[in-house]
Amino acid sequence: MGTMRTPREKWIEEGLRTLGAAGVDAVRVEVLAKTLGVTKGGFYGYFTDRTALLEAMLDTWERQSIDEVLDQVERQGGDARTKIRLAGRLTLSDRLLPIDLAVRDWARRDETVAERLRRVDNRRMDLLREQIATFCTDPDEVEARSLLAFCLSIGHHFLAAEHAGRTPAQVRARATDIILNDPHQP
Amino acid sequence: MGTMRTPREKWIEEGLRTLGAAGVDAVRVEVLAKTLGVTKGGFYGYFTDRTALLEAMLDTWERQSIDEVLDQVERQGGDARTKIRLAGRLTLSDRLLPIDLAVRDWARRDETVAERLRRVDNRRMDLLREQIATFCTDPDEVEARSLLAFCLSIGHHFLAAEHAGRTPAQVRARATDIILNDPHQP
DNA sequence: CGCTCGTTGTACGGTGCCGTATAACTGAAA
DNA sequence: TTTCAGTTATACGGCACCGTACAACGAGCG
Repeated sequence: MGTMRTPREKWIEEGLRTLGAAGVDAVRVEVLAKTLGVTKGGFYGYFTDRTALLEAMLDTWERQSIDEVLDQVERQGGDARTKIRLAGRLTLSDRLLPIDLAVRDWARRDETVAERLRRVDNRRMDLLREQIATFCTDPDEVEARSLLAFCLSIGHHFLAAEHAGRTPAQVRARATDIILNDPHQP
Repeated sequence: MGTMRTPREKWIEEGLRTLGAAGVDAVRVEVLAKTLGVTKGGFYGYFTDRTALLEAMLDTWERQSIDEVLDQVERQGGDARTKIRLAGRLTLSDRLLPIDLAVRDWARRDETVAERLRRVDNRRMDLLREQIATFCTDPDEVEARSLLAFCLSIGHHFLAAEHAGRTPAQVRARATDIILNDPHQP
């Protein structure tokens, strides 16, 4: 029996890499083949067509995005604010962040991708809500602060502006303080 | 002398439309020609190649993004919080918003685009800083709140999650209140 | 009315990618 | 070793798009 020389997962992995680096439209099977050092010969044994690869890529991305983050947050423990800060950093691991941003752009043009993204974002928001609720009782305020935390962790990657003598990390830290500290209680 | 039947601006306009709708990679001169109801015959009279069109698109986008927003904010007046809320809504006019998001994605892969985006974002952050400084004295806090305002206005378009019985607008309004109210003063 | 010059249509060669077909290879089982 | 099944290379036809060359057209001037 023949051996799997460049298995299905390799194609998905490389597909996700170039998705993150250059967007969906850059995920081309002949290009992937070249960077994998083979021809597209074997590709169509695993996938019926390019679309099937994209689906498979989204499958593994969705699983990884949810599991990796929740697992690590669970494992480390700590108080609510620590968990939130960690989750913010995790969603955005060097490997997953570019893919995350690319998927967000992709979702604007493809409803099925948008639905997957919705699932992932709902999980992340659940985590934020749960933790923020431990020190903030007003449900509306919990929701608003969760939204801010989320937008900050996503949005700061899109802001290209400078901060006059401060590092982005400094400003972000201060912004995080505003979200997590002194919630206005009735 | 022949008349300009589909002038340079038409190509740029249509280019920006499809940029917003489908991303840079979808801006193809033959496709643009078809949606304009002509062939690409005339295109190469205005632009040396596709890249020149992309440059021109960025030129007009950059100008419009800065001018349109600042003009309208200037013209309406009102207090600081009103101006900030308006600016947030403007950056995001139905026409400009999709283009803005597409440019943000594009900028991740092209440093010259990133530089243009930096100029635009700096202008917007200047506006936010200036207004927030009218009711918040600590410069670090002004910077942090400006960042939050910016991230909220950009980020909420990327959040796909739902808000359990609340509308996105409600949650966003509450989040805006947190950013703009009760700044912690020394 | 015909000329003229800028605009547009048409035609072309080149390239990159798709998906199919089929032959060549390779490791494991018989 | 031979066989066999799965994997990969090669070759193909097709399509979409690029950029070029040139012919066709048509508004305004002489």
